[in-house]
Amino acid sequence: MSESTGDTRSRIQAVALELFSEEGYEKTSLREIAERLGVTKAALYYHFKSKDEIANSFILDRIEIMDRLIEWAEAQPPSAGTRRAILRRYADELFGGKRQLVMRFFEQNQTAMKNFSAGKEMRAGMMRLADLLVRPETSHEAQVRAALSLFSVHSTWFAIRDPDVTDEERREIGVKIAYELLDKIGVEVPASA
Amino acid sequence: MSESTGDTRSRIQAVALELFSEEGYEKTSLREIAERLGVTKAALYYHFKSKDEIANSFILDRIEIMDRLIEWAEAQPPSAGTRRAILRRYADELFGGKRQLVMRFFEQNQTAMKNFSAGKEMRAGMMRLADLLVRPETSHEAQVRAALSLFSVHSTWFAIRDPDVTDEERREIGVKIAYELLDKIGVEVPASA
DNA sequence: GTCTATATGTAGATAGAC
DNA sequence: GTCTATCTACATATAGAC
Repeated sequence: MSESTGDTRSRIQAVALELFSEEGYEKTSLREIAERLGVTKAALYYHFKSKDEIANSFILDRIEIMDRLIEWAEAQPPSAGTRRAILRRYADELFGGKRQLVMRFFEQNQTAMKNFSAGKEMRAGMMRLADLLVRPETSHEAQVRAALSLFSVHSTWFAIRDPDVTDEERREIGVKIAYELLDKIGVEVPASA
Repeated sequence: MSESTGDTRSRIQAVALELFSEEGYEKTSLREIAERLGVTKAALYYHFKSKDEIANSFILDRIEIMDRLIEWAEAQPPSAGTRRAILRRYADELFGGKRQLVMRFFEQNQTAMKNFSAGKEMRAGMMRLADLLVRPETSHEAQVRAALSLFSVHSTWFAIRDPDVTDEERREIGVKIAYELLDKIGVEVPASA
């Protein structure tokens, strides 16, 4: 890191992330990114060797966090308490700060993710996490509840349209509802109404 | 409908829907669609005047169903029973039969939808439906629960990985969990744990 | 580290023969 | 209704000057 390049590189990432999220990865061109930054396309290629690499660069960071979380989760006993703890860490560590923008990008570009190495890894991580939230249960219902609990955290940034609600408030609401879903896993549910 | 063209048109729609869902709308080219059908690109242009129009053509059908549902929902009294009834119709009428593939396409191509007239209409419809599931409540929590209840129906096709589970079974599981979420709207929820 | 210029490919779309 | 041939535009990516 002896280059004074860190700034431009970061600015490219920031602009790319924003455009990729807004209008989709495929539809966003390098010309667009370069123009918004006030540089030429060629400049982008000095910092990243391809368009894919730009996307990968900010996903890799999230994968590292997620892998640590998975590793930790695997070492915990499968219990209601562990489920809550996993989800809490998921919400705090993957959605904390401005990094949540990466999760939104991931969420909104699911099909594009299939073509990235990093994207595939991320998808696999999400599935693994869902599995860890289900065990020791195995029912299909539990699988859906686990997936929905993760999505609960994601959903708050579009389901709550009021722009005055802060990211922290959203996270708390998402976690609360996720807990409700998780707490029904591994418990006999009485047939209702 | 005097042309014997209905068949080719339908085949184009079917193949396009499949490819759009698998690899994304932007990434799928007309060349790909034509090749898989064993025709040339020019043939596609006889049946549709643009790529957009192909996507619009199968979304329009879902919009009609959704608009009828919204219209009906607006005429009902806002109650727990109405919420369940709306969701049940959502699951049955929009996801019934092979038409659920269109909903999956919609789901997986959210960013692309922003550029379609039909896509925007569909998104607006989903939001309107979420609003109808919330009233007369207004809390942010209720908004998230409503959005999640709709997504519960969607989620069953990827959260349940066992391929032997039928579409009908998935729908029932999705609806069951959606009901649980909806039943907490408009009810005092005690602070738990 | 960023530029100009350009290579190369492929996309969506159209004209007009059959 | 489907074809061949082609247009136009823009994409990713590279070479080499500054």
